[in-house]
Amino acid sequence: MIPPPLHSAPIPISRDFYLQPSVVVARRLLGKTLVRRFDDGVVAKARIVETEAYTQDEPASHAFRGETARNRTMFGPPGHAYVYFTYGIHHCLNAVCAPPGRGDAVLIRAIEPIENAWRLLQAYDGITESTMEATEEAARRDRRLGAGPGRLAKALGLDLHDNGADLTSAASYLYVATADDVADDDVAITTRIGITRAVDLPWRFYVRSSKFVSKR
DNA sequence: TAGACGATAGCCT
DNA sequence: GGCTATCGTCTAA
Repeated sequence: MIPPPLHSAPIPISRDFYLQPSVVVARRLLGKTLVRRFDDGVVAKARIVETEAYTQDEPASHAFRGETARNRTMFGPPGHAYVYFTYGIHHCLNAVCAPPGRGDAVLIRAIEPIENAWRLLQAYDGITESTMEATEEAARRDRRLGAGPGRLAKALGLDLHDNGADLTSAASYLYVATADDVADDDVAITTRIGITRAVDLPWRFYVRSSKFVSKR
């Protein structure tokens, strides 16, 4: 019997996970760890605390009108990042679900920093020079780094260049790793936010106990 | 090729 | 609570 290492590396979630219906993936992504390795080699980790499911069958989804140049990633293989640009300002991160040919995805709406939050703060503020970890504790409490889809994309330093990134490989600069599941009694289910169509579907999930949820 | 608008967030009242 | 910046994408012409 080999004891587990004290500081085990994050284990990526397999591509099969993303073959489940996006509503299931949205619920099960809560609590999982988002791992981001920046160009300077710093690896930041954050806990996923809010998600929304989208499918090609309902009009709120980008995929509803079929495949286009913009949403092509949604129709590709599961377990990849679909990053899009909206309102002329914000980028949003999704995890692609379902087999190629189907346009289903999960929007990641909020994360809470776990490790190297100071580096997320640097990315958010667009600071390039090195800053020490002295700001770690403050950064870990900064809701700008994760409370909202536009904010988390900015903190992770993501833009359209990151569309298509593989979320299932430890070699990737952005991936989702295993972590403890969130108990059902700590999960809230509501309708989705910021959409004008299919507004009644209860496809938003968030961790009740998290302070980083974008909206109660 | 013009025009409308969006899976938002920050600032203002 | 309201207003709006700002631009990629889609649609219709």
